Amino acid sequence: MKSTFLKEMQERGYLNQCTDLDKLDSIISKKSIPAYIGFDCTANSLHVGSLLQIMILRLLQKHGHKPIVLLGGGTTLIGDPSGKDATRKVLSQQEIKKNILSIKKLFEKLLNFKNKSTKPVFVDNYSWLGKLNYIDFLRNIGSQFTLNKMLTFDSVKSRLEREQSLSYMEFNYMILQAFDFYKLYEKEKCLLQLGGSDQWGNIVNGVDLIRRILKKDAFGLTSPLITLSTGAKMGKTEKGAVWLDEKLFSPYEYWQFWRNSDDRDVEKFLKFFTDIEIDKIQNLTEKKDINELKAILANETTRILHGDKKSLKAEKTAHDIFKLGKINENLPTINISKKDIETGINFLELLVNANIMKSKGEVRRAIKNNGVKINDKLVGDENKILELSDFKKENMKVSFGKKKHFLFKIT
RNA sequence: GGAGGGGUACCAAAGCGGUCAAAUGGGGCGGGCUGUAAACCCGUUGACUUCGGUCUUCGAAAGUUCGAAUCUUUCCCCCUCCA
Repeated sequence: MKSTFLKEMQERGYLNQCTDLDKLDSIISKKSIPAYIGFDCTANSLHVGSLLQIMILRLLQKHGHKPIVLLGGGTTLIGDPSGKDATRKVLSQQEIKKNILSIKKLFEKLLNFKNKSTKPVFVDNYSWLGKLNYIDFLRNIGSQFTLNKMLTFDSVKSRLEREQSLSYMEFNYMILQAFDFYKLYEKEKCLLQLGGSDQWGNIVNGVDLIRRILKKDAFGLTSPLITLSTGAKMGKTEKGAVWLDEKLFSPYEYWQFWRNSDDRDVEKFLKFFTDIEIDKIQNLTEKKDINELKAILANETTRILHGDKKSLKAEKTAHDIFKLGKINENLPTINISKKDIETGINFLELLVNANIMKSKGEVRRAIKNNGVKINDKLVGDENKILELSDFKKENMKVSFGKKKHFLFKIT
């Protein structure tokens, strides 16, 4: 492979399928191109499931290509049926607009805006999809698609086979995505669409549409679906999704998420989710202990998303807690007033009110199972009333299990 | 359109008048072992509780009964086979 971009894509394991790898290689090894990835705007943040796509955008930049970030304000109104067996709840336009704004902020942290030639372009497909004229669209674009072929796509086929309803609205999703690619080819000279392997069908349709209408070559490239060695889906924890937005998932939690990776996934994750050069990763995996590697993984991933400062802070917090057993100010903190303690606070209620646990029953159970500690001392009494002596100076560390720690502070 | 099967907790799946807050498995959570890993072992897994109990839950509603997840009626939704 001649193109440095594709070469690194391959080395890092980002390459799954390409519509015409050789031809793409010969084009992009000679010149810089714009390439796009589309993102759903169904939530106000992206989660680690989208991180691989973002890493690919970063890689594009690294090798001098221009990323186009398509935030699907139009297509999110319809809902992609790929990989889903039921229709999603339909979001209002207003919600989607809000989501786009906050997702855009994430990209501002993750992509490089300094270099003019590779500065990312943001587009919202609502700007063209919202204006479509139905009759014109059917004549110009709809005529290029045959039902015979559309029915063979997995996203459609699997729904029909399982006799699960697929609305006409959703059925049109792939045409809209194909149209997006066509539009971006025209507007931005975008030759390449990237995406996860579940997007293959949608991407191929775009490539075909461009070939038919414009008689031009465009390319599609997909990345593999990430599976954990345990077989579970990437990015789910006990608390739900691993969000990229720090309001939903703090830098410390994010750091911990990576630090707790399965041994067998660490090398793969270093290649997927850090900027460390491939040969350096090989070097590291040979020389370093697995736990050091996990710390490197956590540091790098957190640095990429939240920056140096917050990453270092998260690392220090983890070190203080796990290595020194110390209280660290960076822990999730809950304030209490001195007066309330003097009046008498029930410990169960405190944990429930602070949203640390869902119900008093849950706390009781945890206490019975030796899972709750105050300043590293087991709590034995489930009806404990908090006392000033539970605090060291004005701090009290409450631990739930070995990994979840909270700081209560007297104000 | 005809015939049959089914909807049970986070998921899968038993129960088929009282002993059912509901077997079992998976998942989750906690403990042990360890390395903040995996595997393994143990405990736990509706809410509230003065720990005596109380309340809500087995697709929805109504009914039979001292008593219903279990029986009856109506409705909604899924699946399989035939046309």
